[in-house]
Amino acid sequence: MPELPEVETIVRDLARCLEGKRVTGIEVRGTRTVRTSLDQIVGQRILSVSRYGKVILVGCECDVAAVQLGMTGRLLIDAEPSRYCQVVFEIGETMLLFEDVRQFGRVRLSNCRESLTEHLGPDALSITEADLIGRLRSRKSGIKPLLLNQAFLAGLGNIYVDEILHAARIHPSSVAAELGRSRMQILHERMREILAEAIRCRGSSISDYVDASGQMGSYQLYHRVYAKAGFPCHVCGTSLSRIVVAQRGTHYCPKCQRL
DNA sequence: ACTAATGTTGTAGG
DNA sequence: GCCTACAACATTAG
Repeated sequence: MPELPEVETIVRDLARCLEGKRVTGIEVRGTRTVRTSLDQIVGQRILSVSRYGKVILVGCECDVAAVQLGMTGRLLIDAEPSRYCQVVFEIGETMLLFEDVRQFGRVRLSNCRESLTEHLGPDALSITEADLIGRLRSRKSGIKPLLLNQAFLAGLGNIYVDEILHAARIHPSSVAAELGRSRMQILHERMREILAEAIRCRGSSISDYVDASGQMGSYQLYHRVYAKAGFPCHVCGTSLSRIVVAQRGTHYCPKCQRL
């Protein structure tokens, strides 16, 4: 599913393709995806395409469009619309499609960039070690639900949380505040490493994710725990487990990640 | 032909 | 504010 590395990959592709071009038309097909009119960005030039957490921000001359991909959302350049096409953006010669099978994705418009991201915590790739530790220290919730909470930290989803916690040797049900300082430092370090490597691989394609050209990423080839229950741990050989934490399938090594 | 599982996010409740 | 549970949704695996 699109998490920070997948969104970053899409944003880099879109920036190269769209920056400097003018929005020439919009056709909204999915009333669930778009709640308020997008008409006012027609005619505006696209100045920047960026990301905050998993939110894609398309900065135009007067307004900013925020695209949330949800679980199955895709932004596709010059593709054939499928039956799940929710929005067609005409941007100069380029057609940009927002496709979304499950319709959890959203496209919003605002004249204020702040208002589109103010509900989110710090970005997972920008947060400093000190800031992360400071925020973890007071929290009594389990570490996994906390890392999934976008208001606490923006950008991680189920796949990368499982991979990061395994690399940092932290049990997903550990109480955040009870992690030692050095464990929190390792968490910050592993998070940065895994996100950076996943971006180099252009993201993880498990079931739905493809980039703006319709191509799969390759980081799924390097997953150590996600969807690998029953396989041996790369570190210690112990059979990996699958449990449910925060109503999500959770994959971990019972020996490397002790409570 | 059912049912369960999938996983993001807003929201409702304690 | 903090934390937990669930609904929104479509498809697929069993």
